[in-house]
Amino acid sequence: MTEQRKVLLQHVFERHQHFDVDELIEQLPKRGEAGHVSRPTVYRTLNEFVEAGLLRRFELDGRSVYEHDYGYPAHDHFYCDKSGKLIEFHNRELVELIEKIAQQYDFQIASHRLIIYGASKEGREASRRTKRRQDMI
Amino acid sequence: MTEQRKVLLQHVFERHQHFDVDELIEQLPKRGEAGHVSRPTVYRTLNEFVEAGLLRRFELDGRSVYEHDYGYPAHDHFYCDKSGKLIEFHNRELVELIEKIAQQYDFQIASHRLIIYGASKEGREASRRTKRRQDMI
DNA sequence: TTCTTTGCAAATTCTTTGCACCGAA
DNA sequence: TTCGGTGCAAAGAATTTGCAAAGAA
Repeated sequence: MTEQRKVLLQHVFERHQHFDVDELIEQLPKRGEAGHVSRPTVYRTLNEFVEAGLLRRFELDGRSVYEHDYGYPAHDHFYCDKSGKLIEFHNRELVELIEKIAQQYDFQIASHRLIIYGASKEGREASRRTKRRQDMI
Repeated sequence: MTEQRKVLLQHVFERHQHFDVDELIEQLPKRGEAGHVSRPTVYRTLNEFVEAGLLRRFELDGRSVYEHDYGYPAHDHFYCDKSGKLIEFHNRELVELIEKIAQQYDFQIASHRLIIYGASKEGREASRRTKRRQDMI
């Protein structure tokens, strides 16, 4: 248990929120400051967290995104094209249907990943405001 | 409409099957042969196909995978960890449930992507055989 | 001819690795 | 003291881009 791992554990599990490597490093102390962690160590440690079952990793726009896994209930996401935000939702019925489908195909589920792409209410509203502003120019 | 685009169109839409860039290039004439297409042109053209709505792109293990979009019904996939195979399935009920959930959250769907990870029947059987072989060594 | 596309090489982006040094136990 | 962990720089993998030459219309 090193200083670097303490810092990473703390930042990663402080809040329940998904993040990518750049966002995480952004929040950490900069180079030279106390508690700084180098980029390779961040990557190495996140990989260990994933292996250990603490985090889950998935890809969005070609980069890795991490979210809490250990002790956190399964869920899925909306991805809003307008705001770039990932919105979590929980739905029991969906999980059951996925299990039923897998059974039909004799497929043993390890996990699943569903992302619904489109526009959230907030995204649509923000986009409407932006358009108006553009119209004025 | 260039020679290269003709070659790519032909190879991509000849069969209904998902593929990644390396698999596609593998099938094309090699450098020096007639009908060869350079790697950058493959990337550029696939991007155009995606923009044009002919192909859909998604990420698997950090690389892009393409599948037919235009004129092909929506579907989802199993991804078998044992065999590395992507298996397509169609399920009306799932689409309806996803639409219902999106409505509940006031989210306007553009598309969705579901991948169920685990082991297919074939994958499990292949894996059993492999294990046996290993046991014999 | 004119404008677009191609190929090559080089650049980018994200992530991993080799290796000497440091630090936890 | 002893290993595993860290940081740096460099290597990799996948994809994109600048630019001059080639080609379609």
